[in-house]
Amino acid sequence: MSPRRATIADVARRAGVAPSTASVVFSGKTSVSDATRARVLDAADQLGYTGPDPVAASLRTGRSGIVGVVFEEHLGRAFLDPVKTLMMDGLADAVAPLGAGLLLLRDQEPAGTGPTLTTAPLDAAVLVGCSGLLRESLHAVRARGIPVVVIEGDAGEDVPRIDLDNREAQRQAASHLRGLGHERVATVTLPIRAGWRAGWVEPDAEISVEVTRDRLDAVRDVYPDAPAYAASASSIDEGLAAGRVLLADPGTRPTAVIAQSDLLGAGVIRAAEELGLDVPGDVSVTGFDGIVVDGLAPYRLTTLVQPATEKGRAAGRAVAALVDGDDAPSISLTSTFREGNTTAPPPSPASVD
Amino acid sequence: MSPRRATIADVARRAGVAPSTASVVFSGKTSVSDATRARVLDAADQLGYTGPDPVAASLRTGRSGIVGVVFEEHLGRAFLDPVKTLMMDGLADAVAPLGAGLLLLRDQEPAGTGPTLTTAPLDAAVLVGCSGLLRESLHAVRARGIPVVVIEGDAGEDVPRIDLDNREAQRQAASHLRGLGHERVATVTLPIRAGWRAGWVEPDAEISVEVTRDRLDAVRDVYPDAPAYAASASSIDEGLAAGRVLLADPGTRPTAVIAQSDLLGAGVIRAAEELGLDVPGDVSVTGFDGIVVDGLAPYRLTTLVQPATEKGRAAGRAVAALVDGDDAPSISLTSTFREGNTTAPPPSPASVD
DNA sequence: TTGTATGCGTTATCAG
DNA sequence: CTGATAACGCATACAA
Repeated sequence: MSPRRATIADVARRAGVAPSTASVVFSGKTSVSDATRARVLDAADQLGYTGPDPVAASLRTGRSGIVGVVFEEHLGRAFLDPVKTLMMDGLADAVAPLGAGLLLLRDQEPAGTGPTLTTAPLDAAVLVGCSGLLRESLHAVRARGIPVVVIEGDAGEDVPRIDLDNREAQRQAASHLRGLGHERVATVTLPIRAGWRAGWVEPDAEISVEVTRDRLDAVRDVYPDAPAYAASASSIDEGLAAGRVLLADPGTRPTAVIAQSDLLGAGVIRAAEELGLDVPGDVSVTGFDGIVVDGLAPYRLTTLVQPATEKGRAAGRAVAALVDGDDAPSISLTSTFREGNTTAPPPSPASVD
Repeated sequence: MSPRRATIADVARRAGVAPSTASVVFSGKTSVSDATRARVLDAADQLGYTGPDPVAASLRTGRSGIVGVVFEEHLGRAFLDPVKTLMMDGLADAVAPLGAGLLLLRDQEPAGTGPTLTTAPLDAAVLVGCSGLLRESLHAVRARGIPVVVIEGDAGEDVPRIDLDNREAQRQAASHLRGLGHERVATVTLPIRAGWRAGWVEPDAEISVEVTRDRLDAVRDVYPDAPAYAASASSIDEGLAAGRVLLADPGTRPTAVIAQSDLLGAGVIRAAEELGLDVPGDVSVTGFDGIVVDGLAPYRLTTLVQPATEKGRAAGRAVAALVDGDDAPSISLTSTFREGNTTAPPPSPASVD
């Protein structure tokens, strides 16, 4: 089509100024007389010049304006999780002042050709996830000397982390149930490791997902013998399946179920409904996250509200600091307990009183 | 920290070869003797050189390996929509062979500082959305001479589009209901314009969202007088609200509701349940999208299955073609009708027969 | 198979 | 406030 795209040199020539002057007009780093500014802008207009080439500018300034966000999973899966979605929102907000955008990256690119951590022009990277899979990504990034922040991940070393007080928070839910008088409590957990398929968590099971382990430990702090069933994902359908298993047998049925996510909790409620059980009359249910579960009304889950958006924002701020050469502290965010209408004292077992 | 990052020149020097040779070792564009390759790799290793600087390489090759994806809305909102999520998956797949990653961009950056369309190093852009808001983005991109593809958008001009056969598809659902004998049918639509708040769609209302208009027209093709209620978003809760309005009055209650998305349809079903109505005994419900609605089981919506992932893939392929200098055709994808268990003949009004 | 030379489009620096 | 100059780090055409 066009013979060649105009460059800032062309613009300068046409405006009768030096390239450096034209450059300054666009960057605004130095003041320019109104007259020359107008001439330059005019020339740019005539040439169809829309501004400095980002790549060339990056090469010169050393900044690309791009922050990579690395997920362990298929992108589609990641965004199915409302918490991650909110986190992305916060992240987008926080890196905007930096003038940066978010580049979506997957941890393990389908072999061969890929964009990725090693070949993308990154100013910084945010690793999102929990298991140790990120190890490799972490290494790649650090080798390149790119600042990195980890959200809820076991990064070890001196990488700034953004974390949640999972154990303390989850313990509040458990304590709340104990305060109500519950004795028989079960828990539905998030996956205990990558590739996990739903099932009971054996006492000696190895739990490689930190979030899962922390929240489970919290439940055990209060109810040492609570049976745990791990779902294969955080979704209503998975919670429903787990709920069926947990609530099916009237003999062993718990009077309360602690779910590690609101979606799982919503599923457990559905399971209870299905079995003709009243929530919270027959069985109490707690969640975790504090998201709005679409379609769950009129139930309002008793849950731990985690600052999901703030998580992203904190990560974004940390990234911004690192990019500016400052160092960023690790941060632990706290969740707050919110009582809804899905928890109540357990049904009195024998007496109708 | 480090005095200065090693460059390929440093590596070459240390390996005792020319920079171009070292370059070739990393790009693999030409064969190199095993001996020199080893020497170069070795030198790189010692120097902590992790590969060519992406930015410098981009400047030279003219490719950044980045495809921008532009949303009209807040990122969080966009990813709440399962269809968009799937689309992103397809897109990610299709641009991977190109060696490209996806950069998230918002249509209207909160004024002032921002990343954006004009300042990001882009090989191509994909515009996602329906209203005319994208006009500005479109202009910015084209001015830069960047290839662009529009998904379900009114791009006009000669921009390749990826579209859906909304009207034909939706008509199938309407015809299906007519075939079952339904006479009184209402429809719940997606928003009719940006910023719309739920409410009835007046006959003369201006509908600026193309998808909404097409699907509504299709319903009107079959049921010219069908009342239409437009939701403010595609979600179960919005569908529930709409369903309550539509189904509340037994006198005017439709025997079937055509929802413009599966989420809305799911909400209508909930509304029916709430009112003690049987689906599909008392009221039939159809959706659109063919996604898995978390928590809707045992209902399986009668719906139009749209190739959401394929939509993204097609866009990705189009982008790839454009980047390679070929031209890409506009494409219209077709949705397929799928009968679930939420539609049945209308209840016989008077007779028990 | 390897080396040489050149320019991709900018912007920081510093002198005028 | 403006202009000259020198990199930024690399990939390619071409010659050897």
